[in-house]
Amino acid sequence: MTPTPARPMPEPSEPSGGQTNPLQDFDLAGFLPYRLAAAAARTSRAFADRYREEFGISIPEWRVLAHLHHAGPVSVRDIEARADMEKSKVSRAASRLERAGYISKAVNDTDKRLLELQLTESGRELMRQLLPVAIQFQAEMVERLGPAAERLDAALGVLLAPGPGGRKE
Amino acid sequence: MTPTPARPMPEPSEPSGGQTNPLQDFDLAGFLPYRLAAAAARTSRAFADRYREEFGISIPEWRVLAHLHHAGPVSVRDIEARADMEKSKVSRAASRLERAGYISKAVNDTDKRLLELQLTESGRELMRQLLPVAIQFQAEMVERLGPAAERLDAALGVLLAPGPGGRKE
DNA sequence: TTGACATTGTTGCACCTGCAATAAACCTTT
DNA sequence: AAAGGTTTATTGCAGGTGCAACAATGTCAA
Repeated sequence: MTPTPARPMPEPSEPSGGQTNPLQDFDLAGFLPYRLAAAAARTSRAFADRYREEFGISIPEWRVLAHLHHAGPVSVRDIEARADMEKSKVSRAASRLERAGYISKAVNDTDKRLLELQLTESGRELMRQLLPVAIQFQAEMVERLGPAAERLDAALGVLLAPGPGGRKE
Repeated sequence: MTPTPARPMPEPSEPSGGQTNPLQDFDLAGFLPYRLAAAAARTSRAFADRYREEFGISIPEWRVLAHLHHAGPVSVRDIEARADMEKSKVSRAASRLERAGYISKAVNDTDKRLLELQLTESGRELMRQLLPVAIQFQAEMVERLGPAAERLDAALGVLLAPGPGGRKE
């Protein structure tokens, strides 16, 4: 396209003869946060495409279902912590799932502020269909990544560890 | 007394005496797509927190600015492809940036369907402040990851490669 | 040239999202 | 027990999002 980039303003404050300027050369395609976000978005979309049309649930709903399947009756706050979602997001996903008949809400006896979210039989049946899809998807992903799969997982472990970037101080 | 722990649904297709059922034991915390999405969300949020308050721009806007800085005058469709965003998202981010005075829109002479988005001087000045923040953030991220940084990048390369999960067939 | 089809960017729409405000329940101190 | 503060879940609101529809422009074969 443009042969000579013109160098419009030869900043006199740069006395060095360095040929590459990291500020000039900055490229989104090599920026780790961008790459991570783009890869995650693609992956989530590809996975969601597997179940959205057939089962009519969204990603937040999937996360709530998966955690309920794993953990039994739990509160909204518990899902908030374990499924990396804002509590309002959890609350709304839970309401949609309840409306659809997949989960039930009950108040905790010993602490009436807490809810006890729980899969209904219909919800368990849904999970019997959803989990194989998820496991299959992960298997394909691991196969595609090859030996990089474990390394990716290890790196994600670092990024997900508490500390810098943790939800709340 | 049979010490068998109930085994609620003895799937007849599983003749083995395996003690763990991957469907029962499924845990979101070990699910690669979830881990990837959560790590990306944390990272993006942490990065956005660095510039949102001070500069008032969002992630889509940052991406548009970064690509314009790197590539010069380009169309919406070009950003759509290179910054992994829906064209409507690009269009709206560009409108906000134009309103804020950071970029200019012009119609391409040879193809009047195309726009030529371009940084204004104000936009270039903004990038002179933003890029060091981005470079610093990435440096901290790489330091935190240690040797896992390169491996993460390689794995992301696999996931971002065209093919399965590519935007459009 | 014309007419059919493709591409580009914007917008209407329904929905989702994060944040702050809120009500209800709980806890602690007096 | 009452007051003041904390925790939990929900909701109002302003704005963002994806998708489909659309108008404008371009392409190409007949």
